[in-house]
Amino acid sequence: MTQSADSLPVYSIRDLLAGQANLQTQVTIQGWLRTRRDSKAGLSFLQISDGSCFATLQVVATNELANYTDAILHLTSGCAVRCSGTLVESQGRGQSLEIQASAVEIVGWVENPDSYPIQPKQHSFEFLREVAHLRPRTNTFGAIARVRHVAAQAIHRYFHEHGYYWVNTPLITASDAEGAGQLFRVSTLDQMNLPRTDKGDIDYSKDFFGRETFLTVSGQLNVEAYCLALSKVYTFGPTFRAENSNTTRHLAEFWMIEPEIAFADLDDLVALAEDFLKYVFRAVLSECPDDMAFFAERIEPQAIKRLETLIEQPFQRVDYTAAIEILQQSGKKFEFKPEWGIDLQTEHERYLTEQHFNAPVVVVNYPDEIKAFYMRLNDQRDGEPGRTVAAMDVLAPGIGEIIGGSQREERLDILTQRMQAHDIDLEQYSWYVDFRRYGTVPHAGFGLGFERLVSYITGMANIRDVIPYPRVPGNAGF
RNA sequence: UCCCCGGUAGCUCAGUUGGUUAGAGCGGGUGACUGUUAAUCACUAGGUCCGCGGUUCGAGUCCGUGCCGGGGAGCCA
Repeated sequence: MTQSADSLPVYSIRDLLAGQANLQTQVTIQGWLRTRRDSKAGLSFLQISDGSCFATLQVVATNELANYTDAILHLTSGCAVRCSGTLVESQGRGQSLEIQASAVEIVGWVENPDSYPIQPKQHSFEFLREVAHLRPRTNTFGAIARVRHVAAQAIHRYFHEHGYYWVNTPLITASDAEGAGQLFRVSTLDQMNLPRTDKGDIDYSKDFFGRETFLTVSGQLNVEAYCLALSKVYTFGPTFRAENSNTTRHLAEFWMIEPEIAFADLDDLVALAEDFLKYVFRAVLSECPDDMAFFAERIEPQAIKRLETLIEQPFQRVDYTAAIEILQQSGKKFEFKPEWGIDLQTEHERYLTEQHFNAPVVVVNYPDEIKAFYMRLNDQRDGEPGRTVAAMDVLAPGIGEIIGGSQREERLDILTQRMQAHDIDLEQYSWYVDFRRYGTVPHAGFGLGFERLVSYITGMANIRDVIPYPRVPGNAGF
């Protein structure tokens, strides 16, 4: 609560609906008009949103107000207003409280009401992406913004309460072979006049950092260093991938959460993933009930139900080898035939999580051949045609892979063998190998795509709609 | 990057086998009516049918091409 110019207390709609002001007291709210409904009996109903919560507040303005005819009757969707008056119980249905206005000040008009893009009606998400600067004024994008915030806060809170330290890994990196995707180049060289070496190559020794640099595709390698000193750490920050991916679940710029735990194996990691996800889902359900009710009503009917179910049930867990057998015995015709050694295709993941288990599934112990060099090599086990690594993916219905992680290879000799097999430059990664020389311990970590998490929570089908300003191939507008 | 689908009013869309002056709902304006709930009713304004080229007596409609958007696949979180 603050004081307005005429010294009436200014409230957020959220606080008023939470009962922070008494009935029959004078209050002020500030926000944007959603709709205006007139009664020629001489009063208008103004539906005001200030984004503090999903609900709007109704302001009743009568023709006794000095600016009623000249101004209030000309208000359109999107106008910014400051409304003062008496907080009362509503005489009409549909809302509990309303404000009987003693003053309605128009702070900002809408210049062209006939072409203002955000109308009180259903818009397509495709259209709203083209007005990404105005879409937060809609119910849907306001709700997404609040859920996104609450989820982010819950993530930090979970780790903080469980003794993890947040580590800020660099966004600019010189590692060009992390194996997680194509990189965006970071350079200050004059592109019209590039310095060249004797051989005719671009001379990056003349570049800002004196070498080739890129935007990070993962903080994992860097955060392992802090894991092997602070025991329990995590990253939460932006990540960049220059893949030419045009799907509903890929962004060129997205936010990733990467916990890393020392003295831990794959079982510990799977347990963390489950406990962590359930904590975040519980927080969103309890802190954003109105927003979640909206998603269940308009976006995804199962939005609330599936989170509640997920919180109650233990995660399904299946070995890669067993998953392949399930797929083979499903009787379903897949475009890519499931065979031991292949990576699980989208159609396979969808079958497992949406049909066979109908719940989030953790697939563990993938073939060595298809996974990254830093994943820990398992001992050969009966029934497995080849060697596997201690990797795990969490698959969610409708989204697919939401988490990918592994126990890390802590044995020096095996790690260096694997790096050579993967053509990794040992010289460049000597600092990473050092951890295995100086007090090495079993450790494990995973990466969680924050936008994929928000997609799953809200039921929003396209990942471009759960980040304020999506960056995708061919589009970096706003 | 590959495969499909689409682009008509501010928005959502319709538009017949190619045929006169391209329509509706919502939104805007004006008016009527009502403690209203995406209010209702009447009237009204509003169009480079994505761009370029072609076929045709005639193209929103058919063909080619470019741009943009969407869905799916791959890559992955």
